[in-house]
Amino acid sequence: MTDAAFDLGSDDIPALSTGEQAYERIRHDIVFGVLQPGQRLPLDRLKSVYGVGISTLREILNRLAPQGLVVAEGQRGFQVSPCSVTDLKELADLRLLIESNALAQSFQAGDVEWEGRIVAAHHKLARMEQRLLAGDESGTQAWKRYDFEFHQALVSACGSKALLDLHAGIYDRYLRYQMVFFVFWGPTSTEDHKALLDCALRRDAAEAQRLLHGHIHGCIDMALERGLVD
Amino acid sequence: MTDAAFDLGSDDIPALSTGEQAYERIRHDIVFGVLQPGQRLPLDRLKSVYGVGISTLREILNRLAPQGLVVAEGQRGFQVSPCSVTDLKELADLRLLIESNALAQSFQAGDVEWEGRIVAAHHKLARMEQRLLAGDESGTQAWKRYDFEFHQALVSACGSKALLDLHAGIYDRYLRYQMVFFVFWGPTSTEDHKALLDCALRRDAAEAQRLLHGHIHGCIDMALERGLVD
DNA sequence: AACTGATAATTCATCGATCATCAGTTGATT
DNA sequence: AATCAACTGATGATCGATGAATTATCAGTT
Repeated sequence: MTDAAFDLGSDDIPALSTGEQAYERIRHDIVFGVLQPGQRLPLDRLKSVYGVGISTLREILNRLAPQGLVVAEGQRGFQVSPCSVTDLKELADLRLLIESNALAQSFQAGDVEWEGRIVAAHHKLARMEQRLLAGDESGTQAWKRYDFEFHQALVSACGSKALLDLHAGIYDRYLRYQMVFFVFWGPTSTEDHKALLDCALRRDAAEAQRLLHGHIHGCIDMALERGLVD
Repeated sequence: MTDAAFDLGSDDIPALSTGEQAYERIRHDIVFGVLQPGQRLPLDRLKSVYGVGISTLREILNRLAPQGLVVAEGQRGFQVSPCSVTDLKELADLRLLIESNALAQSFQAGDVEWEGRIVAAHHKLARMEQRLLAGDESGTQAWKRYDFEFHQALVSACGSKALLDLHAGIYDRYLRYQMVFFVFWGPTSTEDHKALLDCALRRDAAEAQRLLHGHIHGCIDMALERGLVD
C-alpha cells in the first residue's frame, strides 16, 4: 500500500531501483485486476511489458508468491492466484480475526497522536465517500486506498509490528477481491466508518469488533448475493 | 516443515529442482541457527557454500524475505533477520491468537480421521519426549519437528487453508527462537501435550486454549528468566 | 477415424558477465 | 590537525545467453 511514487523533486531520496519500481507496478496490476485471476504470466511477455530482465522478474514473482498474489507451479512458471468464493470467505474471516484483535489492543494503547491519525484518516475517507455518493465515480480507487488507511490507522497503535505487517498482508489479498469484484456500496459503509470512529474515541472495543464483523460480512454477503464472485 | 528429502527410490517423483533444494537448505540453516541472527549474507559466499548461481540465490532470498526470515536492506544486500525479545513476544502472541482460533474451529469440525492424526502425532511426540527425559539428547531437533507436527495436527481440521498456511508461517519464525535459544524443557511440556490431546478428544476448546496460553507463555517466560535471549 | 510415438516449438530454470552502488582509505587543502 | 573530496576495492543489481523441461504438432499405424 505504500504509494511511494511521489518523489517530487526530493533529491535526497535515492529513487526506487528498477526492480522495486517494477515490483510495485506488478503488485498494483494484480491487486487492481489488470492482471486477472488465474491468468498465466509468461516471462517474455512481462519482460517487454514492464521493461526488466528475466532474473529481476523472477525475483519479483518469487516475492509475490509467499504473499499469496501469485502461485508458482514448479517447472511451469507463474500465474496470478485464482479467485474463489472459498478463498474470499477464508480471507474475510482471517481479516476479521486479525483486525479485531489489533483493534482491541490499539484502543487500549492509543494516545492522542493516534486519535489524531484516525480522525484525519476518517475525514479524508468521509470526504471521498461524499463525492462517490454524489455520483462522482472517478475516485473509486482512491476510496479503496482511504478505506485501507482508515482501518490501518485504527489498528496502528496496537504495539506489535508483526501484527501490523500481517494485517497489511491479509488486507492486500482481500483488497484484490474488492477491486476486481466489488463496487462502492453506499451509505451503509459510510455509517459503519463513522460508528467505528466514534467507538475508537470512546475506546469501546467490544462494540467496534461487533461493527467490524457486520462491516466485513455485510460486504461479502452483498457481493455473493449479487453473484459478483463466481 | 516439509522435510521432502525422503525420495527413497520413488522414480516418479520429479526430484526437487536445484533451486528448491537450496531453498530448503538455506531456510533450514536459518531456522536451526547455522546462519545466525543478524548475520550478513554475501552472495558470493553463499554461492560457493550452496552451489547455486547468483540469480537463483536472489530468488531464494526474495522468497524468504516476506516470510520474515531474512531482511533486505535495499541496495545493501540481505541479512538474517535479527532476533529480539520484542519480536519473540510478538510472535508468541501472534501464534497464540492464530492457533487458539484454529484450535476451536478444528475441534468443532474434526472427524475420526482427524482424531487418528492427532493420536498418531501425539504418540510419536510422546515417544521422543520419553527418550529426551531418559537423557538421550540426540533427538532434540526431531523433537521440535514432532512438536510442530502435533500442533499442526491439532489445527488441521479447521477448514481454512489460509489459516493453516498462516499458522505454519508464524510457527516457523517462532521455531527459530526455539532452535537458537531454547532447549527441551522437561516434564511440563510433556504434560501439556497430553492434556491438549485429551481436550481435543473431548472437544473442549476453551480448556485447550487455556492450556495453549500457558504452554506458550511458560516456554518463553522460562527462556527470558534464564536470560537465553539477549 | 482414432491412437500412439516421435519431433518441433515454446517456455522455464539456471548461470556467469557486466554495470551500478557502497564503504573504507588516502591525499590535498585550509 | 581537521575536513572534505576523490579514489579504489568490494559487493550488489540487472541483464541476456544457454541448456532443460514441457507442451503442441504431425506422421504412421492399427
